[in-house]
Amino acid sequence: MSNILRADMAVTPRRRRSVAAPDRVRVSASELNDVLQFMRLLWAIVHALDTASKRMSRHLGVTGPQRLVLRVVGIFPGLSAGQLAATLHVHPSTLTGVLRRLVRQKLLKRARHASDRRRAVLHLTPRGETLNAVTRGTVEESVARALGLASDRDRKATQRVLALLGDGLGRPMPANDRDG
Amino acid sequence: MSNILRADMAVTPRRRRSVAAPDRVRVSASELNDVLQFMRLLWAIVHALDTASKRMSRHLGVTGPQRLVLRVVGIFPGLSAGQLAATLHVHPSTLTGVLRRLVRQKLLKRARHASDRRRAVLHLTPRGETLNAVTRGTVEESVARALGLASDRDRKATQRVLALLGDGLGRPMPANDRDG
DNA sequence: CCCATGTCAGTATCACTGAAATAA
DNA sequence: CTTATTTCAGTGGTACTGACATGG
Repeated sequence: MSNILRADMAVTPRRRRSVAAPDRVRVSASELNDVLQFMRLLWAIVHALDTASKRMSRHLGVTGPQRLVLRVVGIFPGLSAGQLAATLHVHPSTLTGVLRRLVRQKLLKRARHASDRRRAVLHLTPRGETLNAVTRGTVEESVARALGLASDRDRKATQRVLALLGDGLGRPMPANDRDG
Repeated sequence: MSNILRADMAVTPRRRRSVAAPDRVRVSASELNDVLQFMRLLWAIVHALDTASKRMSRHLGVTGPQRLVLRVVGIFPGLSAGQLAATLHVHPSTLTGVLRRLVRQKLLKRARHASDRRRAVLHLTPRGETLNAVTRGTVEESVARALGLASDRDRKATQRVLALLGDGLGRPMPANDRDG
């Protein structure tokens, strides 16, 4: 009953809309177009990632975005806050909070750039390095496991589509009409 | 520097991990890099969806989750709050806030179930119906546009993989024996 | 003075946990 | 009384806008 809006009813030959029985949800979602089904899939991913992030936070002490920051800084030590914000496509002020939490946990170290003292230069602390090496209980682990169930071709196809989506969602209106 | 998280570490083929017992976790180092790239894609999607949601909120007055609720209720009028929460895989208390905002905007109407008065039965208001019919400026529109650029096969593959991901992320630890 | 970098203040949504109210 | 449905209170994280301090 929790499977409203499934993606597998595209083959339903007949629109059997038995719309919302009052007591029981056993409804065919043949009304839904592909896009809406895709939307639900996407929001499901969003929600699943958020949930996994919270879970990781309880186990490891860092959330998904925080972990991603650690990983990126681990790969590019000395990155500035602005560069990191641009990399993650978030507003600098958003990063401020994330960095503050990481610094408070002594996972990340913030320093002044040598020649440009406005800049905040980021490095992992030893604790950060250690945490960075952990894979158990991370969101990555769950993702890896799930991806392991898919074929390589499907994975690659997904990467293509997700890239398209990220790109397409990134820009406002396709400049067809006026924008408000 | 636009493509961070690239094949940087992917060139380390089979690095024995000195940490913990790798036998239990089937994630090797090279796999993890693949995964990490995927992670970034996923977070990019999350962020893009969030941004698109905010944008839609400014234009239409509803966020992505709110819009999804409207769509679902539009298709299944009379759905109860609990059913909706199960459908969207969110905690009922989460839905409370979303519904409150929709009701406040007079897009959604909450009523008591006829025979079971604990239940909140949901219907769209005329305003809600009207808004529901709008497609312009919605997240769906952007998604539809992006999906239009992909092949049908890629779309289907993506649906499969996303379903796997949502499922895999949904459950905690994959029943690996837990060691404290 | 002007521009760049980053933080701070304020606001909003979402999501959870745990407790409570109401009804079956 | 026990269970089910939903809301409420509290907490935390993310993300924005706009203002501001600091530095180039």
